[in-house]
Amino acid sequence: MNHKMLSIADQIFNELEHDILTGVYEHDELLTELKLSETLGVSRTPVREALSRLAQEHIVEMTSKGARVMGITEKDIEDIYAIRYRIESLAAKMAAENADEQGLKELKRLLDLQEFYTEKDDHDGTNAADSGFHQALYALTKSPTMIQTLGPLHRRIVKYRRVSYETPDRAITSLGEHRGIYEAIAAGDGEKAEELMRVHIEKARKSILGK
Amino acid sequence: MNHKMLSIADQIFNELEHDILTGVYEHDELLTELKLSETLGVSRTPVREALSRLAQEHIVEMTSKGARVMGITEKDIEDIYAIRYRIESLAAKMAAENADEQGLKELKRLLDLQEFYTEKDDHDGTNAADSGFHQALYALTKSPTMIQTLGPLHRRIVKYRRVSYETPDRAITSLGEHRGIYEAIAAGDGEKAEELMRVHIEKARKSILGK
DNA sequence: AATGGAATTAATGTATACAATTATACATCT
DNA sequence: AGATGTATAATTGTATACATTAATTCCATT
Repeated sequence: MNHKMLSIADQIFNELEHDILTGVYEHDELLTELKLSETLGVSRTPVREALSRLAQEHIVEMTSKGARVMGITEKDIEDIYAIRYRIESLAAKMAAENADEQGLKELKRLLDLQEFYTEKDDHDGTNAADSGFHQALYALTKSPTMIQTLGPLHRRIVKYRRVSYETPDRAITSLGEHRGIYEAIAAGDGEKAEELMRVHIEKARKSILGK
Repeated sequence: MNHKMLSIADQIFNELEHDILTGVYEHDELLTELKLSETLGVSRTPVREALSRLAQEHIVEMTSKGARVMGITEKDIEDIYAIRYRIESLAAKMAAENADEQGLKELKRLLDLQEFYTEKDDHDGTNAADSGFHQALYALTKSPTMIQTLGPLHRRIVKYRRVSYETPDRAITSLGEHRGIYEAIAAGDGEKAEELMRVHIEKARKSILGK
């Protein structure tokens, strides 16, 4: 087992990133180092490190009044999907070409998990499993560059994807699309995985943006 | 005049990023907070903030022995070019569609600067102007997502691009390619800018990787 | 000489203290 | 009333002190 010990700063970074991207904190909200450190029961130092790393990723913006939560506009979502359309399809192809047995098993596990939550009509569970599926696929590319590039883009829209899963139809079709992608990857068919991913991204985009 | 005051941490981040990506520090070299703070004449705090942000971008890796400088493999370069091929062409199209007068002037200025250095056979100057041209083009897209995504990818290979400019032929053809892209953008011809950028990226890739 | 393990060292991680800057409130002047 | 200046407060930025952990050294034991 590889239980890596995370520093307090790392834990706070993960927690704040999740809370901001899922909407616990809202757009333009000001997070001050002192308040956060008091709430969390730690000193300002690790809080400050977490915030400066969030600022690095443009998730917050440091100001003299506190770290301002950056919102995500509709145009941001459009741009993210335009970029993902072009490179996540490549990632699917690379995954098909480089997949190892263990990674494939993990991808399958997340697919099954998504099916489980979709049948239970659990939107949060479905959304989490969806996120896991994509991140696992990135890992299959064996490309740190791809993982670093797509990971943040995908995480940024988790809140909006969540909303789209309230359309029950979307949850079911998304599951089917994932299944097709998984099978193409498992079969080592890069071309097919690439094309199916293109279709999937375009449908997800339409489901979220409605156009 | 907009002389923005940068914090010490920001300055150190910029300096270290530049020095690592241009090869002042080499692969696997260990940077310790204490030594850096003594060398730079500041406390560990801003040094530490800079390093943790560099780790966030996978430019260094934090270990118990210091911040280890991460190297860039040939495969990393291949992956970066594969991604840029697909989205920097989109960026060129977006730049053509969203360019404003001031941004175009800046792009032209950097093009002229590249010409100046190319004629003088100044590889470092040419490389710097090349980098500036691409970053200015990203800015023209008016898309924070595009800027955030492409910026780091482009900066990562500055050292290797520098080497490719030692082939005088490459410097001249690159200049010509940039000129074509600039003119397509200035003319508002998105399709052409997109196609010319694809060609440019592919040629640059070949020039660096030799295959 | 090889091995094991305590002592030491060197590094990061965290807390606190201090400095500098910016925002706010309030009084004063016109 | 509105502008302006000044004191106060709130917040970030930096330095330093302390805690913890991992590597290294070195000595004792076999």
